[in-house]
Amino acid sequence: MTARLHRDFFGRSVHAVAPDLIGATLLFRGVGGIIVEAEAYHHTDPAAHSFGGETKRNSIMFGPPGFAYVYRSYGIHWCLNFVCEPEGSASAVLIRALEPTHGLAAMRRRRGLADERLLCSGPGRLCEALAITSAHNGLALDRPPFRLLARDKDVEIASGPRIGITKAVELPWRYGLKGSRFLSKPFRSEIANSE
DNA sequence: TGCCCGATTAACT
DNA sequence: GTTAATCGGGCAA
Repeated sequence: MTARLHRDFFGRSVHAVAPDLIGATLLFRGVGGIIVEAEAYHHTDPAAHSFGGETKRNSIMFGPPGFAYVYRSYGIHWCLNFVCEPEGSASAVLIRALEPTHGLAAMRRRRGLADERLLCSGPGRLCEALAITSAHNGLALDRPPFRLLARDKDVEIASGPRIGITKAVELPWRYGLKGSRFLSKPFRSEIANSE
């Protein structure tokens, strides 16, 4: 039996939570899969939305851990984060990619795509596949429509620089399932291994 | 108020 | 490799 993830899990450092989420299962209304990629954003980090203080958009980040922070990216996509650390830390983990396991037909329909590998391989893509929008900003992660299950076996985790940011680009706060074909991009170590 | 930019993606050349 | 799509935050005026 797989353990559900509760508030205690998220109340820890983003650098503990992000790697521990790799291999966990994320479902939204029964649709989703295994988390294979996540990034840590700490409030002291210039790349974090909370770095400049609380605003209407990021206010969920300043609340208690274990809730969803959803924001619009580039005016087009939605991105899903899990609020972490003790309340007020304003730190979160961005969910960047899933290996689809549940509700493949629904995901294909929403994405207009047949290629399983591209259904959830990116923060905007997985929100489209799971139909997550700003309407779900602030929802608790340990209650429906969310369902989060801890991984039940050991996994090999890769880490490296985060993607798509212009500040603090050198920090290796991206974590992923080593060798997964569902990553939004391979990790550097994997590129080296494949050559 | 106006302007620039971004934790992105897909469709181009 | 480049670029358009598209919107809210942040900052200058």
